[in-house]
Amino acid sequence: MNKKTDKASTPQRILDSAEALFAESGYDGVSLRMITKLAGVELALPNYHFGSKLGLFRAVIQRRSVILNNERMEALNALSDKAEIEDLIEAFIGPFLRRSLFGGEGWRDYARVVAQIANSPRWTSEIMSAEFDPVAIEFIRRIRVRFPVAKTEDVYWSFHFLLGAMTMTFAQTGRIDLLSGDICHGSDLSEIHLRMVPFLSAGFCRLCKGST
Amino acid sequence: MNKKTDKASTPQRILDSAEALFAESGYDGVSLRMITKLAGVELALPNYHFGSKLGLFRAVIQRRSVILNNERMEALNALSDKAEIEDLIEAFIGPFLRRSLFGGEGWRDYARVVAQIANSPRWTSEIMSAEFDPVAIEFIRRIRVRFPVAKTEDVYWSFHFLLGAMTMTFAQTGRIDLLSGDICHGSDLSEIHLRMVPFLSAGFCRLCKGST
DNA sequence: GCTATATTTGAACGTACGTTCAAATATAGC
DNA sequence: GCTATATTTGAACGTACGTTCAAATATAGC
Repeated sequence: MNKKTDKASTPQRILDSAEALFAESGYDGVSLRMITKLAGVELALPNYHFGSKLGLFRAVIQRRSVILNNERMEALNALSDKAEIEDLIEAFIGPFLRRSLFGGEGWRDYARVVAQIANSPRWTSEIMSAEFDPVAIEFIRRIRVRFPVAKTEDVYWSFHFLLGAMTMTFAQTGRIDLLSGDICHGSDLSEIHLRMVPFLSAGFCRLCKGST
Repeated sequence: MNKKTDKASTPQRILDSAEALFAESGYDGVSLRMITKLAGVELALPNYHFGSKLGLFRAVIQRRSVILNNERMEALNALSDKAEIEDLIEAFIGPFLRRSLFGGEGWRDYARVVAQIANSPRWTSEIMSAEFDPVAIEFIRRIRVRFPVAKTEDVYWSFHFLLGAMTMTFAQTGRIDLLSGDICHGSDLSEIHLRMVPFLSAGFCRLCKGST
């Protein structure tokens, strides 16, 4: 299909443009006219290839969530039952963070889209739960193996706080840059990764080790 | 002006309706027609009282941010320089969390609006930084007093993770309810409060105590 | 190379959007 | 109670939206 390798296929071009624009302005802040203009294709083509604007949005999410969830599940499965909490957290957040850092603009924009829908009630069950709950459930199961005496609620709430820290990182709003006077950079995910795993591990230990 | 106490003034009614709808669908997902219909006022009135749709949005944010920031700043100022990290975090997140829990629908919806704009690059400097950075700066200053040997970057990144956990809590998407099979409830902020302060305190201690 | 199918084109569909406006009405100050 | 101002009404403005469609073109299978 891609005989001419200098140009991606129409569906790919549409997905790429939609991803970039959704990352900046959200689902309702972007029109099909903006997307097709950026992609350099006719207005009717998103509806032809994806059925509707909503279908395009779902396709943008699913294109990378499939890849991502495989990586994250493998990372979790690669760990023994005696793995430390740091390793578990690393397996859960690492693949996503690395993709955002080294995966190019597409992956970075994808993470920003996910951050926005993760905080919007509108997409919770339809997209967030549908796409990302399977890995979350496995992660929580492994946490409970690691902390057998932890109360169920403490595990879920710890996971909730982890999710928040992760989401804020993906959002890449530049607020931390502004606030710190450019001492910290939201785009420097290696700096983040270095600190996120210890920070969250300490939180999990405090809440789930059973010393409550 | 409010001679008839059974009904709020037109600007108030518009702000209330806008707040509720923005919480559900975001700025671009809500039209002035939806807002005025819910408020029971004419279409032209938001523009008369607030200049434009954007002016209305800013008014929605500022109405409660002023109240909130006073409470949070007072809570921080009430603490001595020897206050524990738990007290500092409590002062920063407590007022907001309590308003969301006991402040009625308006405050709950407000927190959901803030959660959405906190993860959108579009509103970062214009709204988030402008409204909420002063308190953040004071909080960070107090953290550095408490942890004098902490590296500057570690303090900012810890704050960033705190912000993420707080934001995800405000968002009230219901994902944790779904994921936990209704064991945890995102609307039960007393359950959250009980766990959020210890979780985040442990994170700050791990990162900022200087044992790096 | 013919033929059935997939894709692209360009234009139009009806609807909803934020904003503006003059006229009507309500309010406040004296 | 009159008068200046503030607010509300109801309609219309021009523009952009997602979607649909028939016709044109490109592609794939034989």
